[in-house]
Amino acid sequence: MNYWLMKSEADCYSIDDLKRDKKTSWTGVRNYQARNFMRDNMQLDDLILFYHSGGTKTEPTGVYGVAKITSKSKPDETQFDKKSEYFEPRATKENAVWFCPEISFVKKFKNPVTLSDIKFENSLSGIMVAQKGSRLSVQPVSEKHFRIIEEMNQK
DNA sequence: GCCAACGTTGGC
DNA sequence: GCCAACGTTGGC
Repeated sequence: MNYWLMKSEADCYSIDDLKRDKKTSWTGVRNYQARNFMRDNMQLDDLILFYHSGGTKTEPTGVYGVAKITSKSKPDETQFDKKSEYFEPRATKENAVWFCPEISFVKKFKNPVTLSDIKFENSLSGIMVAQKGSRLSVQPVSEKHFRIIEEMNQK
């Protein structure tokens, strides 16, 4: 069982969108490190901290809820679509380049755990998302850190 | 909107 | 394989 943090811009695809859709294929990630995590390390039922980047005054950057892996990674269909902004000319059906899991809504946090909350909490020191310049959109999270953030949303 | 940090591209 | 130039991410 692994734990993850996945970023999305709220006005692009938010936790509320996931709540409405119940599940979605996590398409469009075009970073090799993130791909390798999704393709090689994500297991069924792994839990995900759903993070909104690019926050605003009223909706600050931070963790807004929890999702889980409900299907292991498969080829990302958008790489085969010539009209998609995610089209990948090197990809063939036999040799896909990009992969994505299906994720499902678990819950929306009562109170979002903002990035500044995360940076302030000593027991979360070392967490990747709080590192300066950490742009990776799919990150591993330790079980301990996952539990701490989950508990912080109750307060 | 700004800009630092990072990843990718492509010439050599 | 190196590295400069470029494009993107994401916090502020």
